Amino acid sequence: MRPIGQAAMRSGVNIETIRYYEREGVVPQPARSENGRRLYDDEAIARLRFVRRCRDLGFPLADVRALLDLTFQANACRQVRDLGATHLTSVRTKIADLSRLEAALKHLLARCDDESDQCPALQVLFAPEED
Amino acid sequence: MRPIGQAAMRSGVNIETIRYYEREGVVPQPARSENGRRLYDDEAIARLRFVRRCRDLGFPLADVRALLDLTFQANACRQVRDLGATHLTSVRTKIADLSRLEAALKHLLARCDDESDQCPALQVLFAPEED
DNA sequence: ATGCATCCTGTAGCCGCTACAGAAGCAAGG
DNA sequence: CCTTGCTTCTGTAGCGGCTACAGGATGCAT
Repeated sequence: MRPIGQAAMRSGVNIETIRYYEREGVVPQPARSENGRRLYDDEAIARLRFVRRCRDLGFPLADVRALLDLTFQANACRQVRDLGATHLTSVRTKIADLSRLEAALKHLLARCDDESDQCPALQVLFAPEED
Repeated sequence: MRPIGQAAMRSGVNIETIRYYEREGVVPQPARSENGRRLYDDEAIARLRFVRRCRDLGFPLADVRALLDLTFQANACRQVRDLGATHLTSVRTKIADLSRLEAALKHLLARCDDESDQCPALQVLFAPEED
């Protein structure tokens, strides 16, 4: 049974974030010492590590909660796959959005040379609608 | 001089968002009618459109403020380019991060078949450190 | 007169943390 | 014994960029 600092080190989750996860019900209330300090066993630390990895993969906390619940059910794999696939789609959508954005930005900056007094990029941004 | 609803339509910025931008000092306080209602002229609407386009390009509000300030200065183009280039870098970083994330997620889900009772993905997420 | 749209201010919520303030407790060193 | 410094505790506020109310006052058309 380790105090929160050690749990943080072993799980890779920030101390403040651990307490936040507890408030949000992502992880259960841990045991407490006589003095009211949190105490984590290996299982609790494994849970925190699990949450960190899910977050590293970009899963929102709601999904992480769901994944943790699934851990203790049979036939979880299908639901895990569904959650993962949905998330994968949203990641790909974000990449596509950012790629479009990158292209637009590149296009805008291509007009920019420091010679002209009136910056062409600013002019484009200020132009009336053309859609 | 148009009321906020029309300004919203013409600029493509939500009414609530316009008021938010005003509170945040991104756009100046507009004129007011006798009854205290906001009134926008074409220039004010052009500003709002400018902000919207910058936001569409992913610039943070602080950058938008800076870009608006630059609009009324000579030799703005260099600074515009710098701001844009920095932002472009951060967009590319995000794309790279998300691409790594996509790969990791794909890799994880590849292990997932709905046959096994113990979901392999969950097992990976729960595994002890291996770094 | 009635009803609906528009506008106003002010505040709270979203997400996922992060950063305090202010207090309590413990251990080691002088 | 006292100080210093580390860790922990609770509670609250802030970040970014909105969005969504509540609760009220107008404006305009029928």
